[in-house]
Amino acid sequence: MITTLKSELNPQQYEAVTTIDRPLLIIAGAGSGKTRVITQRIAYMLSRGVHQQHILALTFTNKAAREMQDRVKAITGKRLTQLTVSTFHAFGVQILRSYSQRLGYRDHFSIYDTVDQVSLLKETAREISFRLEEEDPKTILGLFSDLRTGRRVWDADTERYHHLFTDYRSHLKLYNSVDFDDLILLPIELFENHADILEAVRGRYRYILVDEFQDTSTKQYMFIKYIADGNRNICVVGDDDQSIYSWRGANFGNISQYEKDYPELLEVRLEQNYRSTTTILEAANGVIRNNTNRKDKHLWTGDDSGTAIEVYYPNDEREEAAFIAERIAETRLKDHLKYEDFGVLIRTNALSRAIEEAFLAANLPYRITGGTSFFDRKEIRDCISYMRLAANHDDDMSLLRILNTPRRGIGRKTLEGLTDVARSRNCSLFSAIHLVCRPEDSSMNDRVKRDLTGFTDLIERYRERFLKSKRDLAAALTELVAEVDYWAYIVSEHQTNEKIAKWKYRNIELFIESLRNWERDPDNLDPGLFQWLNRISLQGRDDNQNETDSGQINLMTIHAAKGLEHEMVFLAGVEDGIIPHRRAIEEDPANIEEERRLFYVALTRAKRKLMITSCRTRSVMREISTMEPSPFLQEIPAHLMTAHEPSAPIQTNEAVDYFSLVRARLNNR
DNA sequence: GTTCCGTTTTTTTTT
DNA sequence: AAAACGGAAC
Repeated sequence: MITTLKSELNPQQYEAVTTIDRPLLIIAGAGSGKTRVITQRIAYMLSRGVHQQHILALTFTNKAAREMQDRVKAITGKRLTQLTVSTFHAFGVQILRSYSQRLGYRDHFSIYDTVDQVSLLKETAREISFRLEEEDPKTILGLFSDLRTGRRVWDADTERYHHLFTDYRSHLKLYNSVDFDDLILLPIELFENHADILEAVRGRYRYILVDEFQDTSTKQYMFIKYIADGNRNICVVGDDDQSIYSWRGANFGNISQYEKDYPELLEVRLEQNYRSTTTILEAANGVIRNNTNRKDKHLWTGDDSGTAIEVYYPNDEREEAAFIAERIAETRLKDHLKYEDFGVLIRTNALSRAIEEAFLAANLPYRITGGTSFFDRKEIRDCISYMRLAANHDDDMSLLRILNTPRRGIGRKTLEGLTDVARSRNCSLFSAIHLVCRPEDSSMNDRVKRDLTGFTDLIERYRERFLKSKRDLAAALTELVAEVDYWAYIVSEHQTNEKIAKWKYRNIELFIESLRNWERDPDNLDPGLFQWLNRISLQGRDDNQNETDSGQINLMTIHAAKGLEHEMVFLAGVEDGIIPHRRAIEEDPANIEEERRLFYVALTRAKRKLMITSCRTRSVMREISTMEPSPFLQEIPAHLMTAHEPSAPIQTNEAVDYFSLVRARLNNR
């Protein structure tokens, strides 16, 4: 095995893979075989007798975690069920799940996403009469997050939120729920206050690998450092040029902190790019060179120069999308590529719409990752809320969602009454319902009591049903949906549009189907209500259709594309205001550097061929605006690009046919 | 007290 | 275009 390794890897890679007895810092430029090194390193450790359960590999996105897991399995040919490859947040959940009682949480907590957090914030504000008008709840939540993670301290400007903050936190606790920050902060708290837990965790995870280290936040680093300090065997891999999550607290200063914390470390630099042609690499270097705050690197490639980057200026986003679809169809046949060899990258999720429509019209199979996901649709959130409330009766945000959905005749006044009881008794709404429904309590009339009891009975019955079901949650959920007659509810909500009603119902069916696939999967060793809820709260992403090579075009945001590569990459919407994004610049002009890194990441996803499109006009919030090409385009050395001549404009009657075709397809989904 | 209907607002990136 | 909100109708 060692000889094979030596011939397959360059000297730096080899050193990184085979050094497994001390801290390691791998500075890995784009396309330098970073993922390969990590996966080979895990395989190497296994071959040297390290037990899989002692290895912990952390990544940033679920996509990256899945990819890494798959690749390690492919290299070793083993199932590796004890190996932990996970995102930071999922790993945090794993720790919390074992020890949450020590922090005063009851058996199974709910995980609140942004939507839940916003409604909780609004609810809290209402209770303490904090005037939320004119304020953006998300900004306030961002502030709370900054305060908790130490990125900001209480001062004169923020003091007025103090009460709101305290109440928000205590509500969350009362509801036996945690938010995303908690998934990192609470484990730290556990480690700080419970030596036995820290010891147990250190005993289990003795070899630690962290991918995309430049994107870790200060607290995430602290989290992992607690564990790593047990055995001082940690390997981090990062590239400051690819730090694109600072808006979420990523701190690439962690790299220098790491050097201080582990002075005995070995630093390995991977600077040979194996991914892209010289043209693409030169273009990327030309761009990133304009950033001031970076470690200088000497990325090089032995590859040939490849073909020029093509830049095309369509008139609007429809033309852009049609162009991309056409080029993919054409290139696939001409260059014998597969659909999955194409990546279409966009700055914002909103940009996907026109492109999706064009793919549907052209009958091209595609897969979209990220974005307002399936799991954010109202009907799906409702289903999830039923399940969450069954799992955790104290989850008030879920209860509020479904208490009167479908309509049960429980309205504002009843709810106000319940809220008052809950507040005065310091209990959840579910417990408040039990209190007011006692025969001796006369605060509610009998009809209301009957409706409320009907609701709690339903939830309690299905809790039993869900917990008892062995690999058949799907059937239980189907029953639940039927029992509450969600179908009738949808129909009555959409009396004017039967198609929408059908489509929503279909979504529920798809949701149940994905649940069934998940629990029937033989590789899934531990299916159950809580596991399912964990899973979907941490990755409201596309349901796991045959992951990597499913023969589909990959459409995604640049953020989601990090760590991936494609033979041919289309970069759409390369316009000023989109990349760099207007809001990012408005927020702080210094953000231009992060936007540039984002552009750099996008460029370096391409292996052989890169196409850039920049629309002349675009509909932005139902207005047509004139767009200018992104200033970043100027930073690519001109000799690497050729302008693509626009094809003949689409004839009017042709365009009409095209629209009706698209419409028909969308409706049939 | 609950439901319906018209008006307003929304779009940066992810766990 | 769709969801979220707030006021009027039932």
